[in-house]
Amino acid sequence: MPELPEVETLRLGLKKYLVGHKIEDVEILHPKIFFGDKKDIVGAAVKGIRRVGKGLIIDLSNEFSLAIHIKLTGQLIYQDNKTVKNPVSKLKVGSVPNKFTHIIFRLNGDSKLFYNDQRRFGWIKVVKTNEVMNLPFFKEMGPEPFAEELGSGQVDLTLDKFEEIISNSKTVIKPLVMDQKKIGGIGNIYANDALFKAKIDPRRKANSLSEAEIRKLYDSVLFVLKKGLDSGGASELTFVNILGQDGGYQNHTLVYGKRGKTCPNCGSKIKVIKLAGRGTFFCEICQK
DNA sequence: CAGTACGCCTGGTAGC
DNA sequence: TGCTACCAGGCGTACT
Repeated sequence: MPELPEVETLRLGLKKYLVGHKIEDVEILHPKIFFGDKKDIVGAAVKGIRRVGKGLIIDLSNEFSLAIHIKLTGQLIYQDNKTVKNPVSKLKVGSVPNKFTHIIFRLNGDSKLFYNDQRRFGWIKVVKTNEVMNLPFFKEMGPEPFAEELGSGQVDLTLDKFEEIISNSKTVIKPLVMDQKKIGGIGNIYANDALFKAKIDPRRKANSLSEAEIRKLYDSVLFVLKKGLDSGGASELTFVNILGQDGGYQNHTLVYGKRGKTCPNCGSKIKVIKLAGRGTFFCEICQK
């Protein structure tokens, strides 16, 4: 699932390829994805790209911004005269536009930005720049790993903050780590892998973790997210970068998605359960 | 307030 | 083979 590393990969790509381009037109092929009036953004140029948790904000040269969430299967793909031959590696669709293309931003110089989304859970909203952070999803975002390092402008998830969040919660640890209002950016893949690396049973109550376990979990969260960032994200589903290319983390997962496989640590069979409605992968021998 | 169930959606797959 | 039934899952909403 697109999480912090995947969305950050998109942010870097958009920053490199999209900033400076002028939006000449917007083709809305699926109106349920696009909220707002396209007239507010046509004619404006792309000024900057921000990421808030798993969300993106494209700031324009006028008073508007685009708020974007790609949810499970969204793709943002940029093409111009130089990149146009890059195929999209996922969904066997080969190129864009395709049957999953719902929004096309036509940019100056014959460049385009495509929004594809197989399951159409994602959204793109036109919002005034000075009001974009009032969207509940952004406003309620918890502190984020690497916020300071990446210069995201969000509150940084320090070890102290992490300890406070974990030790003050009676919730089950895995859903807590994935709660965007508590901690921003972590989804199912990285939550599973971080808990495995920290050797903590995902079913534990958060406030039952010792100080040492909390520290270990903190380090593990940063470790797996960093691995994800360095891999250009995880493309286990439909995620591709701005040029339509796969990331690499799906080849490095520790336990996530390893149904029927064995624990990389002890060799026993990975257990799959549901926790708060989400698929949960762990090793009952290694994670206590 | 915290926790849970459901809806959104469709490609993939298990089961017949 | 071809059909049906069910599942995955981030997040908003409704409900307990």
